[in-house]
Amino acid sequence: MQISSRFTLAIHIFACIDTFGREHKITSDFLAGSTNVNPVIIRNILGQLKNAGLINVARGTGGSTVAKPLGAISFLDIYHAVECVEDGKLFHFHENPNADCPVGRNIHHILDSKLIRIQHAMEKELTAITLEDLKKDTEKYL
Amino acid sequence: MQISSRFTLAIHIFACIDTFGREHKITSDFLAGSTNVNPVIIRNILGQLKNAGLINVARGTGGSTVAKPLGAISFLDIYHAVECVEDGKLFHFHENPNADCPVGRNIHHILDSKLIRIQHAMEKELTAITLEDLKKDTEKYL
DNA sequence: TACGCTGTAATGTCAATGGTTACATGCCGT
DNA sequence: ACGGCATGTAACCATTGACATTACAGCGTA
Repeated sequence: MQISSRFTLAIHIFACIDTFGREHKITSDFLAGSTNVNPVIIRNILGQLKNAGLINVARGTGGSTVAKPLGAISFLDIYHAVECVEDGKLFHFHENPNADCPVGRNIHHILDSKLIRIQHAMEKELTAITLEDLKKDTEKYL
Repeated sequence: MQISSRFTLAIHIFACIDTFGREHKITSDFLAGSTNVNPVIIRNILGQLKNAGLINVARGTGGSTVAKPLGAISFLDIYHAVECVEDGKLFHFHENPNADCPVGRNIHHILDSKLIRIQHAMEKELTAITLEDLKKDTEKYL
């Protein structure tokens, strides 16, 4: 399975806020236009980003703004805000390995630390990239 | 979304082959017993591992064996064998960003290299762990 | 108060996972 | 060469998550 497009959508949203936020009001319809995704999907993602404290969304008047300095928001923050996996675990384990089998009884002891190592490697790289980096590259291509 | 349990199942399978292969014949039913997963699911995974050249499966007589030295099989090999994602991409991108929008038109230029960087970090760690490591830790817990 | 936008519920479609039954095919021992 | 055991698949089902879509209540400002 792949990581859901909500993650790339969220980043797209930040790129839009940063690029157009000064001229346009960033509404869910505006973002739906840029991403070519349904406005309700956008609103749900905006809600997740808001709950994570990454953006402010104005009720009534409308429009979204970034809640922190760009350098203080990493891709991992966005990933966690948007990817709702139980326990934040990247790997899905088969549920009931047989406790009567020596391997089944110990498979978690054997594997868990290795899986966490892999997940950490990915999260470390997610942490290393911030919206500040995104902004620089966005300006480069515009 | 999480990475499917086929990955942890595949590793469980290798642990069983390695641990019991000398005494028992490793059939799909045997593995179904240890993993507590349906035999047909196991057979499908065995088929994927076989197609990747990682194991041999004996038709008729039954039983599975490892096809290479343990040190020559990495977690990444298993991951690729078992996780059938198009292009092997970890991140799912929203399909049709609006080409009329400066951000929508360039979002791939901006993001793709970053996403690949993250994926590579994970794959590097997957490569670093081999079945030889698995064997050592399995013996430690048995 | 009217308008524009957000928040959210309800519903639908689609794809992937995992389970289950069934059966043809292939190998071996007797 | 036949019977038995195991694999390889097909077919079908239930469940889940993603994403789309419609609808509408709630909020804030002009």
